[in-house]
Amino acid sequence: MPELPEVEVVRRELLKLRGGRIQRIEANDARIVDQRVGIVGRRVREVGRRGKWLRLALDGAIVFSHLGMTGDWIVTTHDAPPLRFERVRIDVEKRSARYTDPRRFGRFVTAKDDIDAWRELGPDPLLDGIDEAHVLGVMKKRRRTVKEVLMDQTLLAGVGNILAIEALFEARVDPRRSSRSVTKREVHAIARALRSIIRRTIAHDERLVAGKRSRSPFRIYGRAKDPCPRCGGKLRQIVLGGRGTTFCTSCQV
DNA sequence: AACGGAACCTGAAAGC
DNA sequence: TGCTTTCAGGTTCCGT
Repeated sequence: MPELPEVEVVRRELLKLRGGRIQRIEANDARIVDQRVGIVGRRVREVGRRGKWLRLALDGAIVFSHLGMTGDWIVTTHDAPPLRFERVRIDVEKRSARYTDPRRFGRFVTAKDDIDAWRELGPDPLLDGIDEAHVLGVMKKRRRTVKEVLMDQTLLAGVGNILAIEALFEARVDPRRSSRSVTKREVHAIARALRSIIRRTIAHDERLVAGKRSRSPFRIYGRAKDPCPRCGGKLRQIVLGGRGTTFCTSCQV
């Protein structure tokens, strides 16, 4: 499920908890849950996000949630039966938030202060914008492929496999290239593509959540067997940094 | 330090 | 049809 756009849509769902006082928390899965402080009785003040992390600021405590690959939050009512793969439940006065996560790669942490994973995140493209000069500087220093560097959460928080694939396609940059070889002009094209894809993907996910039909904003992800939608050339599927990667062999240079 | 690969989990889809 | 394999939008650990 989750890269920046999906997590942002989940954040908007969790806004329904804002102002509520936590009456009860249920969390059985030790692989996901790390409860360092109690949260019952505290009020939800803010529902934030940075990259792929969600952050609920309470009175005197903070709740962090990372959705892993398959995590999701749904806000429903107290009497709703447990959902399939429900791992965590938080009840406030009139609502009940349920965290589902089939693969259990997600994380849920209650803490007094910001946790390391949160503090180590780089700027969020949606909240902070993209500092192209900074991105270029980091690209020049690293020894990995441009796609791997783009997915580094300390460079830009929230860029995952699909966003990287789609942004590089849009910018016509071959994902296998060394990050050092990327030019200022290309960083500009990548940044521009990221902003556009993030915006379109959030809009798409919101339509889906609202039960409306919406065409996928992804042009090549998951379509390695189709011809390139831009030049008609051949798309190819490879592995980079352990992640499946789709690109066009003729128009991504 | 850096890199590839495996591990953590489970379900859905594709392959045979 | 049904069994087997592959793949999945993330992160972390481990050995070289």
